[in-house]
Amino acid sequence: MISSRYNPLDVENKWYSHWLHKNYFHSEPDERESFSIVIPPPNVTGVLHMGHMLNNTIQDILIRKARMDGKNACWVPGTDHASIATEAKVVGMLRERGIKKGDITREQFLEYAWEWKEKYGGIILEQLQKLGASCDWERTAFTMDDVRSVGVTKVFVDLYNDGKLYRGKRMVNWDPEAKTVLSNEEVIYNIEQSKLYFVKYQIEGSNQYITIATTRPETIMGDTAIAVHPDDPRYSHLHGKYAIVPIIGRIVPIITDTYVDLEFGTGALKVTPAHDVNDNEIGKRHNLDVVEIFNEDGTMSAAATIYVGEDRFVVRKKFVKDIDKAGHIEKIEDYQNNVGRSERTNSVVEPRLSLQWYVDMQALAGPALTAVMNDDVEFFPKNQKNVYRHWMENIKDWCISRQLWWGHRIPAYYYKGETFVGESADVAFNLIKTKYPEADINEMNQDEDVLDTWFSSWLWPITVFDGFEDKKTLNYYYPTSVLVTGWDIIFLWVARMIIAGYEWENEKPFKHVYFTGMVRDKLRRKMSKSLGNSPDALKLIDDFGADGVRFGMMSCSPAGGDLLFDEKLCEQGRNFCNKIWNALRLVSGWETDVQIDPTVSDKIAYDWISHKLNSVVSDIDKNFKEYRLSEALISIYSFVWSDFCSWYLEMIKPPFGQKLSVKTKEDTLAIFSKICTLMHPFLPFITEEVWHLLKDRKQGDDCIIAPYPAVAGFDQDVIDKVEQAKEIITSIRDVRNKQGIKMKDELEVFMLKSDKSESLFNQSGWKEICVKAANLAHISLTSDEEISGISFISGTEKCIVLIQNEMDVASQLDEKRNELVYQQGFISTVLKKLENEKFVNSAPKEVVEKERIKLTDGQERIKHLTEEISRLSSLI
RNA sequence: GGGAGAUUAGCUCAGUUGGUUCAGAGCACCUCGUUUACACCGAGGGGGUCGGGGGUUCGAGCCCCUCAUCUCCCA
Repeated sequence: MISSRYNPLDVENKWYSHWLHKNYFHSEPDERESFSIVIPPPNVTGVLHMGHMLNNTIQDILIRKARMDGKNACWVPGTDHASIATEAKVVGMLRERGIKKGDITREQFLEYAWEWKEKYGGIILEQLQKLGASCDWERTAFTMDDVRSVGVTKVFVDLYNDGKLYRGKRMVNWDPEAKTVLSNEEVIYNIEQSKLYFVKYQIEGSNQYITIATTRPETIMGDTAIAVHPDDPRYSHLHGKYAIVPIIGRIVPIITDTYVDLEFGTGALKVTPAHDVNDNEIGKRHNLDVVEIFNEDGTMSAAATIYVGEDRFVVRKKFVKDIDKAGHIEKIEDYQNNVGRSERTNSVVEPRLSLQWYVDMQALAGPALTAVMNDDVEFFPKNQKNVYRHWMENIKDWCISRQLWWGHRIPAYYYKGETFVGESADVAFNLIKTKYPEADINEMNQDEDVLDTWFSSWLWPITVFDGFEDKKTLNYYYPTSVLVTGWDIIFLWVARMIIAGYEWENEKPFKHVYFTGMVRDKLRRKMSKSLGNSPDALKLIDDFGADGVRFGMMSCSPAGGDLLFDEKLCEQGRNFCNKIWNALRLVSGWETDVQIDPTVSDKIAYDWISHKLNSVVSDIDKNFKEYRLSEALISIYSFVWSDFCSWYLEMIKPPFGQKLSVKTKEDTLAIFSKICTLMHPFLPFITEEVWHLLKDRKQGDDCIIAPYPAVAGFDQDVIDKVEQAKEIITSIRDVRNKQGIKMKDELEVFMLKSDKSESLFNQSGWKEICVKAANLAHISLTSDEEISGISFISGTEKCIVLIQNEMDVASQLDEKRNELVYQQGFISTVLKKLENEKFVNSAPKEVVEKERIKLTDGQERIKHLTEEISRLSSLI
């Protein structure tokens, strides 16, 4: 006895283990066409969230489809070491154990970090299995494992030797909490409430003051000039004079620079070249001193001379008090400004001068830009091309040093102030020795920093196949077929991978890029931990089943469009699974009898459903080619629920207590099996289960490797005739509803005789379908236009339902008159077109022909309506 | 400041080269229903001047201009 409800938990683990056991996910190069995807490696710090669910469901759908299409499908999983995020986690773990990072060596720290990674780093991959992800787990990679690390080092050395890497002191975004530099992409700007302080600086040798406005009074200690606009008449008398920095007493020049905004504040700007990007530029132009007043942790340095060792924000408060007491504060206004915070630690980013390694991106970007613009790498949706072009054409150099321990250590070695770059310390030392034969290895120092995490992930499509060492595997799987990722990392990751692909393989890393939207909540807010608006992914799977959740994610996420997540969507998915399940129960309960032949309605029903299925297969094929996965899923959904369950199964359902012909049952099982394969990429678990419950399968005859339904022709005429039967049946049911006639009362229905209605009646099984589905005594043709009953028009054909109870003539009349008005309006627009010579001459022949048909059809309906109206009028 | 996109039913969105009876789907809503697969269900129904205005065209939800509103990206 099969349970009346589908229970996903029983099924999912069973089939996932079966697939693993059969090794279906594993791929080795062979003579078949390859279809490969590399996973966007999730952070080892992460747990499965909605974004991963969406992203990986899409990848799984594509890879399962390719596998069923007979391609050699390979989906490579893996994780990303995520320097900053992981280091923060490890520091946190150590803190709990009472260990300070500063008290242990780099080597000890890394031991703890690896320990942490081994313990937590695989969680997310295990969670992906719950979702059904059919990754080739034997190929699981990690951005910091040996193979990947060798690649990273090689690339660094290559770039250095080609002159595409350099080391320079630049102003960077500094995270004082993580004590590392951040890339522009890792800084999140937000409007925040702050204050604008108006501070008076005394003019040297006078009692005059100049007032500047600043949001950052704690940087006053680093001031080395006051700047005004050269054309500002308010300050022309001060040109060439000097001002005295409050409290500090430093004497600084008053300079003129056109950068100064006349409108902002007082039009006078304090210049702190060490701690502001724009001030730094001004400083360079005017040769100003650079006084660095902050330590790397955001506390005041000795150069600040006061509050040394105290935090910048504490100092802001204290220092404002001080200068206020000393009479230097003119006023303080509320102010909103754009504050940048670290994506990882949320601490306010501090502009800071720092010696860092940079990649010269302009030297690399060319081929990657061209490839996308001419669709050699194709973006879905297309509009991301513009975004990409804009960024690539204005590309900035990439700062790749990070002041962390967890990551790939920069393979740069310093000796006597010179830089040597090599794959290993030995190689570097040999380089040194060729120049300084007497060199002592103990005087060689390796760069303390590690590389930006993206400096390893931009090589991911190459290194997961060990591509720098083993060209055989790489040549088979590379370029990969498609990359599936969110548009939010188009610059951080996608663009850089394309760049790296052309630089090292002289070939794109992937043929297609499918950009997913962001998963948001019902209020359009991005799902995030801090808002607490992200549902627990695993709990969703427990509640609705993996298939239910997959359905929910997919049913509403067009490429690039955001997904407004609602549990209702998963509920719909769960209900759909239950529907499929119950269709299985129904079909498998039918008993057959070899003595029985298929009925005429069985035959037409089967013809119709198989042609219709082919038309759906062809739609789905088109949708897959354009990555319209959500539409493909919806078309399967409505086909299965409406056409297969509500119509087909009802058409062939044997009367109570009777059996079914063997052929009809087998046909139905075949259709149902085909439907399973069609749905499998979207709903892998239930389809595998149903596949096996439909009939006994041989060992290895599994849905996951069954061929995907191929596009085949279909007979539109058969489909149309049954569709019209459905429409008539629906109209009759509507009459029942409106007249309060019970379903079990049989009705008598007539259709007015015409060429078309005769052709319908001549179709074998057509009448029988109507009789069965609408519960009729008869349906027959008539030439008698005066038959009294409730009438309706289907297409151009008039049908009359006889009724026992008295009919409400007035309301019928009303209905027909409204219908007549609509139809008259309709043909008048058609007539307008046909009377227009320009239309008849310039529109395509088929279009004109269609208009002619519309006209005659409309006229036919009007004829029926006017006759009906006059008949009804005579009854009043 | 520069750029991209959006505006279609109560909600979320489809609508492909402008051309069927084209204004659609799902959800929500209303009416009816314990018919032996399913109430996680069945049958039926109502609901929109396609943001406003102008233009091109034989023909515009779709193309062009303009206004309004919103979102996002970059600086």
